[in-house]
Amino acid sequence: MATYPDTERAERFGAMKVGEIARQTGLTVRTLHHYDETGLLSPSLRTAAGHRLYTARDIARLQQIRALRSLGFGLVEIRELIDSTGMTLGQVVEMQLVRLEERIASEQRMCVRLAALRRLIGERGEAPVDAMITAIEDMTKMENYYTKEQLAQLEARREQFSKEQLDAGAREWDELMASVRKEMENGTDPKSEVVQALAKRWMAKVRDFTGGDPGISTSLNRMWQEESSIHGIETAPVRELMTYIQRALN
Amino acid sequence: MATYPDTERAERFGAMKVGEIARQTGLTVRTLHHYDETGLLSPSLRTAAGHRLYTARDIARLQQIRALRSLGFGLVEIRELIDSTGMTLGQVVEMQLVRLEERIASEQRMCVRLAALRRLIGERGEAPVDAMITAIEDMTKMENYYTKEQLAQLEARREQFSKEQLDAGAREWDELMASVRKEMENGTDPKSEVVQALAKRWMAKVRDFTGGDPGISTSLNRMWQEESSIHGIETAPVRELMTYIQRALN
DNA sequence: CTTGCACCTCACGTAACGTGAGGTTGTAGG
DNA sequence: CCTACAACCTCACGTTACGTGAGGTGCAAG
Repeated sequence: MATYPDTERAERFGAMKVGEIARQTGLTVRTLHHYDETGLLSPSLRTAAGHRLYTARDIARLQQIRALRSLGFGLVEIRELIDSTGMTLGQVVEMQLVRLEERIASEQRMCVRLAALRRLIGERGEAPVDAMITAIEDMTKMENYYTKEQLAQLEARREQFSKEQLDAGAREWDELMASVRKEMENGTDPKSEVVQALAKRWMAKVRDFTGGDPGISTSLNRMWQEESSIHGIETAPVRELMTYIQRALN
Repeated sequence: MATYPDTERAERFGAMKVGEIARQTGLTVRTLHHYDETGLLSPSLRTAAGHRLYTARDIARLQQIRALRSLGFGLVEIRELIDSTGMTLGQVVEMQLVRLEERIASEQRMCVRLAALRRLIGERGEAPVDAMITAIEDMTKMENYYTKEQLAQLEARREQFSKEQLDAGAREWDELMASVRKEMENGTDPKSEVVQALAKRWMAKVRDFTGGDPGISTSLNRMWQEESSIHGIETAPVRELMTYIQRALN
């Protein structure tokens, strides 16, 4: 903090002013002021007018700071590391790695969802926001029930089908569920031929969707049991249908 | 914002208080207060005492907010999207994807550097911080000159060698550079047999390090030409040696 | 003497809440 | 009726790493 009366002499020492440092490092002047304010890096000299003069030693410290910043450390951590109070570099590196890997994983999940959403928008055109939102919710729910291998498998199967086929499939489900509901509400015996036929069609369509994978099938089941709505559909009434079909299969 | 005099009637509407919402969504009460403060989600009802009452419509909006948050959007963007002023979902999704991918890339570079640093610490033990810092700086510089394929290649080659071999290699370099410097300062003719032998050894060691890859070799050259220090060594004096060797090879 | 650039010191703004402080409401039990 | 105690309320400051002026000084050139 010593002031230096003779600017010329100080600069011949190799000391540099803040603007020069900024140019050379690519940092902003404000950033250097900030490091000074917080005591992370206070230039050891000042001119009589109060201008900051960074000595070679200061610049070396700044390099350390930049290096540690490029690893994602916070200013406080950096200060503790350089002044070596607190933890050792090894411990801190380990922590930072864990933190970073978690963040990256979370951001990659975001990316996957965003990409899926982009595909949806591409297929269906610019739909109203809230329709897309329920799609996002579905995706988030799915991630809770399927492993990522299962999701990849489902994705691969979906690629096999055209938009028309998918729409047709959805209409068939609507019709099938309506039929089952009618029989159930009429109190038709689950053992009757009509219901048996419906149950067979039901199971066939489930196999169709799951690709015959029993793991996916159970995940799908758990999701319908535990979520209160899927794809904007209330699950409770559908669960009734599912138990009715279950009775028919026994 | 209408207040509702009769709490009972309001709650029979299915309206819920803030704590209940927090429990069901996993958000904190403070977060809901915050959404209210900023106008992102203001509950449509209040009890006479001023307690927030969230209606089904409010809850639906909250779901949308949560869905968009899970994609990494900011609260302002979310508000504009839901109230559909500003850009369409498609445009915003595209932007967000780009932003996220950039961040992930940057964080992955951090991860690579951190992992390299961890390995260094593992090999050399808990060295003083500033020694490690120069290593970090080296890594950052290398990234500017080598493509990531080249870096992977260098990494793979290094795994082949033991710590002892690497140290021996470094000592050989020191000795070789000292010898070359001596001849150069003595003004020995580059065409003389002594210098020719040294030049051969030099090139052999370069091939050793680069694995004979000419791409890596030129990258290495560029780095030594353009950086002022590498691995804590001033490059300027070494550059003299390099031009001397170059003359010997012609 | 003025122009203009680099420097200085406040000091508020940012994003999305966390964390009390200090006071009211609602409800179950004595 | 009184008392806990949980749940609610409204300020209001703290966090991270600077960005962005505002208003004033230092210094070399014309």
